[in-house]
Amino acid sequence: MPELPSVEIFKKYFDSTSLNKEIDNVEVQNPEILINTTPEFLNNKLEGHEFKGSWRYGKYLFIDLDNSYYLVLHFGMNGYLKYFQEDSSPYIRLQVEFTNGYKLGFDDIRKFGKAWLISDPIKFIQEKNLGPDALEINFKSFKTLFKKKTGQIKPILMNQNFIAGIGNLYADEILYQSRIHPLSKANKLDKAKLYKLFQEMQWVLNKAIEYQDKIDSLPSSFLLPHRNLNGKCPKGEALNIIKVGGRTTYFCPERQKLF
DNA sequence: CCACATGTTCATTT
DNA sequence: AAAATGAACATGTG
Repeated sequence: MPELPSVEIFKKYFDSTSLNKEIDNVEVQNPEILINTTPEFLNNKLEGHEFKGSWRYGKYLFIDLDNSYYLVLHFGMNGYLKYFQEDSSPYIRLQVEFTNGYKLGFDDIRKFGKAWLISDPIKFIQEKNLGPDALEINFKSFKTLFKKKTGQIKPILMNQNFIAGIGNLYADEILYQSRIHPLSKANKLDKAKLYKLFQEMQWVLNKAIEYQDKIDSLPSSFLLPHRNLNGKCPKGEALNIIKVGGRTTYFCPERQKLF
C-alpha cells in the first residue's frame, strides 16, 4: 500500500523494531530487487554493523548505517516490512538477520519493490529527479509548479518528479477533499483553489498517517473507504469512474465539477 | 480466459 | 517541448 502515508508507517515500524541491533547477516532471496549492488556486497557492508536511523522522502525509505552507507527501499505496489523470528512468508525478497535471532524482512509479493545500498542520499534524490516531498513543499513552490503546467491536475499531483509521495489512491482523496475535478487543467486553477489543494494535500496525508493508513477506518468524510464499484460519495452521490493518466480514477461528479 | 491491482519506466503518438 | 497513451514488469485475485 505504499504511498507516502504507508511509507511513513513503515518508517515508524522500522524505528521501533530494527534500530541499534547488531546485524548478523543479510539473506537475499531475490537478487533482482537489488539495484547496482550484489548480495555479497550488501552482506559485506551490513554484517557486524547497526542501523542508526531512518527517514522518508516521498515513497522512499532511507536507512542509515553506522558506516556511512545507506540502505534505500522503495516498496513498489505491495511491499512492506516484517520483523519476525519464526513466521516468515514466501514473498520475502531479502531479510536482515540480527544477532538477537530476529529478522527484518522486505516482503513484496509482486517484486515491484527495489533496494539500493548507497553512500550519498542527496545525490540519489537528485539522480532520481524527485520533486519536493509532499509534506515539506511550501505553498510558493507548489503554486509555481501548477501555474506553469498545462496538463491534467491528477497526473501532475502523482508525478514524483514534481511532488514526491502521492499515488493513485491519495490523489483521488486529495482532489475529492479539494472539490477539484481530476481532469482540470493545472494552470486554470485560481489561487484560492490552489491553496485549497495545498491545504487538503497536507491534511489528507497527515490524517492518513494518524489513522495508520488503515483505509477502512478513516473518518466517514473520506472518499477512500467508498472507493469501489457502486461506491457512493460520503455526501450520497454515486461516484464516477474514469481513466486518468492510465490509472483508474474515482470522483464525485456533484462535488468535483470540470470547468 | 479476462480484467484489474496503492508504482515506475520507456516508447510512441499527438 | 510538453502532454497523453499504452505497454511492460511479476504475481496475485475476482
